[in-house]
Amino acid sequence: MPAKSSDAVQMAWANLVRTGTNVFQRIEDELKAQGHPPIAWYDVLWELDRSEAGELHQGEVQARVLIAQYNLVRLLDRIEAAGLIRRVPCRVDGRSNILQITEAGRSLRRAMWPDYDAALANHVADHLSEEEAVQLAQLLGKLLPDRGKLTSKTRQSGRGPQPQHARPKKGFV
Amino acid sequence: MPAKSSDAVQMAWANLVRTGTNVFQRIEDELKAQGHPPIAWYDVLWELDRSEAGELHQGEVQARVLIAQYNLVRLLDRIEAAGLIRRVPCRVDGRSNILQITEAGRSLRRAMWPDYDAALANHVADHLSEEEAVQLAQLLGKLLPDRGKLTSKTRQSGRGPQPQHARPKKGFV
DNA sequence: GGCGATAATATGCAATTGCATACATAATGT
DNA sequence: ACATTATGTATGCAATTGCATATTATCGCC
Repeated sequence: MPAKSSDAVQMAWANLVRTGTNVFQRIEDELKAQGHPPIAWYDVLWELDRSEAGELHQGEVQARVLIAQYNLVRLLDRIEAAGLIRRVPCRVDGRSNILQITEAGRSLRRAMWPDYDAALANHVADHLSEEEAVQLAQLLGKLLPDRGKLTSKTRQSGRGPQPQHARPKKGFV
Repeated sequence: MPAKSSDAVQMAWANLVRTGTNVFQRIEDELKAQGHPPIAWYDVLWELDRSEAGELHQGEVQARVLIAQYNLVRLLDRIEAAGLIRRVPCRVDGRSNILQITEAGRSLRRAMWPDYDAALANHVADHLSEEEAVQLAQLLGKLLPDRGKLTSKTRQSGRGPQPQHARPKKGFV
């Protein structure tokens, strides 16, 4: 087996996937146990809540979040059905929606944050020193794709300081 | 917002989830484009292939892989249906199955590895120096749960050098 | 030597995801 | 203006996942 990747790389990869999914699950489970919706909901609400007007084009949200387009559509359906956002047609571009966060949406996001933050503390902060956290963030950053050539189904964004996520995919022949 | 987690931690968390899913997807997409099944199939086949007898109790596989029990069952259904493994009843413990890898299974795994390895090189190794890879693996390792108290639906394992993965979950009230 | 607790797998069904493609509108070229 | 292509969003349908619970078999123990 002529490995092109070293043992160290294989370990890094294995730990990356394991840790990512594992920590994510523990945190999401913790939130869910406290009655909160999935973290993906938080991400969407956060993007809207932080925007000055409390609204963003659907495409802007798409660009900030790590979810396939067709999945985002239905995620938004659910969030909208829960009354946390509104989808209003954009008058400038007839194809586009504007997503507005509702008061209920803002308040859910606010309600989630302390628990989210606590979960982060439990599952991340407590295991790393401050420098380690910085290092980890930097090392991980090196693996992100060059902004620009992104995968067709996922699209990406520059990010602010707040949490953000997504979920995998699947499918075989 | 009295954050318990620092900016560095938040960045680390954001990058962890983003990088994990993003890199995972790119690698799996690459493999899929080459006609290969999902990485989860590789993981299962690898565990069996590396075992001396080419067989393991289903529970042993469960313990090595990061997949919920009910998902593993059906993943194995599919892998078995594809003729890559066999499920034979264990004669010592009537509740348990023994999973045997077939020749087809071994050869699929062998066929996948070069492409997998190449994808790892492209998406991971090329972005990190050897020391960085080691560091990254170590830092990520600190976030893994204490072996023992694992989440109920996921279970874990000590791992060898070879890749390994899983996928997230979801569900709201 | 049978009974309750525990363990290893499995399953019904709802929710979510992936894939391919459809729709509607805008942008561009001629 | 009009056809052509590109963009933003949505949808039908199959596959996978999550959840709760079922099944079957071992264990401990009285």
